[in-house]
Amino acid sequence: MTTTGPSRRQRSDAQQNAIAVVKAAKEVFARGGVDAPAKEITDLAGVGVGTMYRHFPRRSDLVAAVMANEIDACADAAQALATAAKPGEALTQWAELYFDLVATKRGLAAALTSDDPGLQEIGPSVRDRLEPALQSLLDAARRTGAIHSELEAKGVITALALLCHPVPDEGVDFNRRLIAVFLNGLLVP
Amino acid sequence: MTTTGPSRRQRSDAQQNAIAVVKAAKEVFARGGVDAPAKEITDLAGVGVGTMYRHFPRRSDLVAAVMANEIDACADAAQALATAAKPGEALTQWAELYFDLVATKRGLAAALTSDDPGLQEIGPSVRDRLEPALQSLLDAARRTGAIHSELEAKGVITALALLCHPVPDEGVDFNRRLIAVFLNGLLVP
DNA sequence: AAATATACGGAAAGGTGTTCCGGAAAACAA
DNA sequence: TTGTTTTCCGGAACACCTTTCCGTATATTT
Repeated sequence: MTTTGPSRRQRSDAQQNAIAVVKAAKEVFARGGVDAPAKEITDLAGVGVGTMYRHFPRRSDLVAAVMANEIDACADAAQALATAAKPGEALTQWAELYFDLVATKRGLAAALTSDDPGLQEIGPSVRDRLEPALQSLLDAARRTGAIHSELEAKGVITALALLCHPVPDEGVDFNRRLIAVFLNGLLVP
Repeated sequence: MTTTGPSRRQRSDAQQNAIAVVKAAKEVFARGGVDAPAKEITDLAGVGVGTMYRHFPRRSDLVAAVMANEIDACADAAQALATAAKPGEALTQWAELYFDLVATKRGLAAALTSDDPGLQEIGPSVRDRLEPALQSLLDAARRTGAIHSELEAKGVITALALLCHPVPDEGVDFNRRLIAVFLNGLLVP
């Protein structure tokens, strides 16, 4: 049996490479979706495929890394909105933020709702971060009677992610309208 | 240049094989989604892969063949509902039919909204069949003031298809609730 | 400078979708 | 029935990706 081996701090080139891969992935994902060939990412990052898989064994790890910053910002925004605006409006505004996060990046909506084994992790991990924030918005809205439905945060966040899927021959405004109808159904007029 | 060659009627074994492939695909799609390996379908059908690709060059051709009957039935049902029920209810009832068609078949919702080149055809082809029927329901509902939104048939049918996507760890009732909220937003209370 | 853990690159292995073609079989003609 | 023509079949071959693996290179530590 081995105890935790002689630990040494991570090599600096490894750190640089990880950053380069995330940056390249961000660009490639935006263009070609999260199913883009690995080689496209590694070529752009200037590393070998092995390097990518060492840092991000599953595709979901890479997707999560790409989104981490924006997810955090979105969660924080929810907290801010919870106290700043009227509950009903806060919800609408937050939905718009979430929409900007998901719908404007080709393939990201698909990643969030995929049942592909390599991506299954990411939906839940994103929700773990965002659900509590959204739930507090929902609770506040429900207390003031602004909410009609029984739906919990998971339902809302799932519906939004689904309605963000790119639709052939349509721009993001199409999705925006779908979401508007959904929110309309959620909030009491 | 060649004129249309000496035409002869299709061989009977070819017809049988095509039918066998569709039948097998129906079963495999229901289990494993529309991205199931081709070999799984051909093995079940008892034919070689070449046979399948000859009859159905793109995956979407096969999916369309599998669904053709049910799509027709769903479109006809819309026509019937248009005259039978109150416009608002007719819409809700038709949505339930569409839901049964799409949500209960794993992966079919994904096929309808995929941007995979091999599947792009099927969303439109289904919509071409279903949109006119739904549009007449929408128009009727709008005439009686039961409809709130500006959304056209394409928007409604797209939203329904999206909200039918299987959600990990949740059953179809989860999707049903999402759709209920959407319809609630579509119809004036 | 030497020693050692860490990380790299890309070749190899494994899998799946799609094409292709020699041979088999059905349809037709006589 | 027998021969000829056309269609169609099966699965090997090809192409493209993902993922693993390991000999080599390099950063870090002593």
